[in-house]
Amino acid sequence: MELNHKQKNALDFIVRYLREHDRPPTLREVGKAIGVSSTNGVRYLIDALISKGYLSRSPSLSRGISLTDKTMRQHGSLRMVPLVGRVAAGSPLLAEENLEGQIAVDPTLIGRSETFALRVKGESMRDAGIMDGDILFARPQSSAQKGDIVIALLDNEATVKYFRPEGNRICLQPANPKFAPIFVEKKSPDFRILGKVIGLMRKM
Amino acid sequence: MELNHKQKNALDFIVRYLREHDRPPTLREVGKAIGVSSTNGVRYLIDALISKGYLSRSPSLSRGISLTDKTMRQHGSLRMVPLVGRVAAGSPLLAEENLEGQIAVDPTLIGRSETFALRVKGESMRDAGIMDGDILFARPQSSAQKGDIVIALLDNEATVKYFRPEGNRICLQPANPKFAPIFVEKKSPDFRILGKVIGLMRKM
DNA sequence: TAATATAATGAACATATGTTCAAAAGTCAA
DNA sequence: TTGACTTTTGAACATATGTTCATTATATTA
Repeated sequence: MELNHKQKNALDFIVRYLREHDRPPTLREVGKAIGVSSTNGVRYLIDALISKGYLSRSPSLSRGISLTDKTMRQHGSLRMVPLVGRVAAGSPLLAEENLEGQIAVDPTLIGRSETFALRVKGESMRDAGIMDGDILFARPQSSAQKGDIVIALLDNEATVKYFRPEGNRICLQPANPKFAPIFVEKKSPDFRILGKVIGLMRKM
Repeated sequence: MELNHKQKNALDFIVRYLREHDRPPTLREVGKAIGVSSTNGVRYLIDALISKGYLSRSPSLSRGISLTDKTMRQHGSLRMVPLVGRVAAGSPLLAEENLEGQIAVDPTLIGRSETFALRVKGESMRDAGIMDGDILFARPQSSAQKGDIVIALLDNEATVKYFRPEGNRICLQPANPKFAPIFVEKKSPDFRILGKVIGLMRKM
């Protein structure tokens, strides 16, 4: 009942393909992945996996392979009970400007406070581990402490920077030597702090 | 941008079919389910759903329909992901002794695929925007593609690195010039790939 | 009403994909 | 080595499935 190397390989590929595509592979795709040139070779292999209880098949159906309970258990189907509850509605201000949808987040990430999310554009905070395309979570507030990473509205553009007050002006400092700091008057009407960054999420 | 009754019907069916079969339906199956007799009628309908951002398609591919993030968000709920702590030697990755807790995650971030989470230790992937203390989400798999960021078990220690196979050894490459790459024999018993990194979360 | 856009049909087509078969190649025990 | 068994190949085949097109029906609007 043991699987040999090639069978294990094939099963691995099928499981992985399913996860990545939400769709089973074809015989030819399996063959290509594990180095078997004829569809019949693959068929043979898969028949073995079926008879050993790792797979099942709907005959004549395209992409008809499916995983058995046994396989799902071994590869640990961890789909758990969904947690019901709403998390962190965006602030109305940003909801209007930048509405991309709602994102659910674990409360351990952002606590109980009101929160909004923003997608990062550009590389200016790279050295703080904030990359282009990342999603930031921020707590809305109109002031900040020295050293906070803030989301600021500057000339109708949201920007993410370190917050460094200096006398009666403010230095918005990037975390990337290729970018220059921005200085604004504290009382400038074109400048406003929207919130303080408290978390980050990235899809890779 | 609203969906009419028939479109909503079709979308519902596709989501349901996917959930029940782990495989997208064919055009003919959709047509039969919603009462459209020609495949082209279904195609028309699905094109509408695609242009409205609910579905996507891999052209010419059998069962090539897939759900967009938007649709997953609407139809999916929060998912719980196990947080893996220290991985004990020999024990399966997701054995209870290895688990530190559960994290709720938006399906947008990790899709429907099986996922585990791991807390990052150290600075070795700094230049990839992966910082000390970050939580990584990974898809469990025992092999990987060149260039993937993987979580690997090396001498009973979980480590995060770029995966670069070179002949019969593997280079585990940090994203930080201060760290040296690690080389391991492909068949080394002390080495094992645990999964591929697909997302990241940071609390600040 | 006419005109225009939207939906759906039916049939033909192209190709993606599973199935089958005979033969070759490899494996393993007697 | 022989012989039985397993595994793979290659090619032909059948069918499942996406694509295209001309046409008709249905709604919407000027």
